[in-house]
Amino acid sequence: MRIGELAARAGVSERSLRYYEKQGLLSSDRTPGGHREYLEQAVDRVVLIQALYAAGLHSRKIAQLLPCMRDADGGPNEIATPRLVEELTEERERIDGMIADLMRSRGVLDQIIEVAAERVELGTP
Amino acid sequence: MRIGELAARAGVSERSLRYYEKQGLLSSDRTPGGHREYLEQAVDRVVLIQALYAAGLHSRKIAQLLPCMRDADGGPNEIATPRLVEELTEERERIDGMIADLMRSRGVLDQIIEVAAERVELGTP
DNA sequence: GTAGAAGCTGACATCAGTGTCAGATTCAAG
DNA sequence: CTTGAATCTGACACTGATGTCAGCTTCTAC
Repeated sequence: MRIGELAARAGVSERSLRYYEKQGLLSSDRTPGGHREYLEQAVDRVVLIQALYAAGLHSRKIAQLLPCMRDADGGPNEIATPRLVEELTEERERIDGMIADLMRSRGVLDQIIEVAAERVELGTP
Repeated sequence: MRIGELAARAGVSERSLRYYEKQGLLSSDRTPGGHREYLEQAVDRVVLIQALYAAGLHSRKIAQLLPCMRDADGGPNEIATPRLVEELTEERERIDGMIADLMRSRGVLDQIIEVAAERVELGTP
């Protein structure tokens, strides 16, 4: 598929896809004319990249870990170095902290919404 | 307490505290000379602000919701308007999405770390 | 009162991913 | 061949919280 379709299916801008490629996160074949051509699996890859970005990982680290992933049909292309494992472990702890923060923030919103809902039920003057 | 102590206790820079104040998220008394003086409860407030920032809320929305929080010793100062409730509900959904993304990313890291750990146990050549 | 630490304001820089625009090229369908 | 949609590259802007620096003032303790 081409970049427009991939962008639509992955819910990302074309701009971002070109950026990912420049960062070495995403590869593409090219038509004779130079247009990018993507495999079906690119959709999942892009969604994953987005999730990793959302988790606060930077391009460089994502580029390092992607080849270490266990593919759907087999093992990883590369095995993470001890150094990378150390870094990823730190990231994992950071992510745990983020999740805790998010749960707390979620609780705050819940409480506010709940209080307002009670008011509505009472028919606030 | 003064800004230096609050910054240290809340784990934030003084720069950020002044920024929060300018955004209307944090208030302070002033000494006759103009130095900021904070109440004990400011520490919790700053930690909360950080959590809300981490959840992707922007200053304006945080400023709107803070007065609607149920205080430790009583109800909220203000009740959220229907409009705000609607916005907060959207934020909550967004946060749920973030948590899902984070869990997924966490799983990816787990898997990579685990594969590498297996290798180490086997004594990779 | 004096020295040094701490605080004040204001301005400019940074980060990294993304938006956007311009101008040129390619693709696909008539 | 032609035409319009899609894609290409490259450059610049933005966002928004935070870092950092300069120059000045205030506080605290001797």
